[in-house]
Amino acid sequence: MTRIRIKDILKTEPQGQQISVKAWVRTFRSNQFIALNDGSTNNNLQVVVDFGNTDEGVLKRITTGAAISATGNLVASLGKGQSVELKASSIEIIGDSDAEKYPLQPKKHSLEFLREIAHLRFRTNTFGAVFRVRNSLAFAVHKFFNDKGFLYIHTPIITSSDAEGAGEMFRVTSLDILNPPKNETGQVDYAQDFFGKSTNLTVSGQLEGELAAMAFSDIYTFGPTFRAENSNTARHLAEFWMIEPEMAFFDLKDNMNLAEELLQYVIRYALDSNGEDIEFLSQRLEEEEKQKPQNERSEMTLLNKLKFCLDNNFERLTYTQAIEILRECNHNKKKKFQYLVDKWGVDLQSEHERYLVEKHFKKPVILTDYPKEIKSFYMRQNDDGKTVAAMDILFPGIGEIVGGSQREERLEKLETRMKEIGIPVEELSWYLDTRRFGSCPHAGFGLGFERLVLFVTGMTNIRDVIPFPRTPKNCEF
RNA sequence: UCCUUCUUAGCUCAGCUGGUUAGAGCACAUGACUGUUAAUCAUGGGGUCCCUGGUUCGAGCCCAGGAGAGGGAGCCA
Repeated sequence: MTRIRIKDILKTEPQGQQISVKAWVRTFRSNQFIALNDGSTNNNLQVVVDFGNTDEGVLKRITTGAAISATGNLVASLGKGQSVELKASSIEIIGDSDAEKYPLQPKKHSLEFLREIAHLRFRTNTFGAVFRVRNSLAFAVHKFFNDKGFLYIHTPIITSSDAEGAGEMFRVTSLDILNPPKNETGQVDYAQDFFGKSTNLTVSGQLEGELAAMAFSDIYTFGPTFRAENSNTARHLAEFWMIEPEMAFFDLKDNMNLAEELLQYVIRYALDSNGEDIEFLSQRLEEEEKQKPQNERSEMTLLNKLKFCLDNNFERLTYTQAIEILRECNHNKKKKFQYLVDKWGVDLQSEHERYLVEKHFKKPVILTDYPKEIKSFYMRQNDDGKTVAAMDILFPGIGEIVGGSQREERLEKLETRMKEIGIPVEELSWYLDTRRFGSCPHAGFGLGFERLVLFVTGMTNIRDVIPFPRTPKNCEF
């Protein structure tokens, strides 16, 4: 008999039809009721043991975590917790699970503990919900861009460019690190390395993405990126997934519009297709918040927060306006910021971003037109000579979720800026070719996928929204 | 990398001013249970008190060094 997924079984009208299910045991109560889960939904299927047809030996092997197969009739449940249940005529143990050794117990576990057994945490309610939502969001990203006619471009994972400037890189080499070949000056001779030169893992696909946009007009990348920064926070990973669209003939405003539309689209998609999972996560969060003192609790539930994002436009303002607001706010005047906001040109600290998003506007904020000194070389210089056409989208509880800009398309301005900051122009000659041949205004942004998943699931540590997190001093599994 | 808190049973934690045999709840095992909802009841087993060194008659507790984790900051997505 064909296996039916539990998600589909639970939607079926129970008429005593015979069905077969294969899944894992979550709990076994009263020596009679098995809560079965196959990962297709957060809800379990209740299987009722028929004592006449089940021998004692099999009953003993129905333990938490065991894989079993059950066949029987689907009927309306006599109990209160569920609408349907499977009256099992036969139960078969597919894979035993020694309850004494199985780390997942039918009880609440801390997220920190589950992180240590990341290979098993998929089997919990919380992580089941998180990774189903993650899947929906990933699919929604592709659907959004595909529906708009964007081309999905695969940019390289290994790169020879070390001029992207987005952070420390992981070196890729096949040389013997204990005894590397040296050149005349005593340096490691990368000419003898696999690629004949020094290579690294990519920190961003943007520059390659721009090349493609200069032919296909609208493209996006969605792939892993790597940063060897020694960042120990709940918002950083050494290996994370990034979405980087790049659009020819777009200016900064078009760029912002697209980013906002994308974010709202994927949040709506997740709510529509994984409403139950998000509902579960929302309730989980509410329970957790009850442990906190009143003033630390969030004003909105996760569900309301997500709906609020869909119903309200993101607040847009320039860096200069933000500095004004911060300088004039009572918080600053009462010297409650650790870093006081005094003059134009300083980089915003995360306490300032949080104030703007969580206290002042109470909604997502798009900040634009930053001072050129604190932004990257490729951002388009504004006419004021001081700022660049950059935009950051700040989300409550997350901080920067999107960073983007209109790109500098004028060859001379770009080259001058690169020389000012000390970026080797010759090494990026291939990049500058886009400005030499048929250059045009274009724009793009990077969206940190895990930060998006954080926001939509309401989780607070980024290590809990990627299956196997890579962080400093941690590369398990 | 900096600041800060923590590390005791499988998990979550308690452990007084340094003092005898280190505790609880849950989990697990055994038994009971034919309508349970993280079932319930009874009984039972379970410890490298993170590691190394020191102080002391005596260290889970004090001191030094190290490792790991949480929270905050910087860097960023």
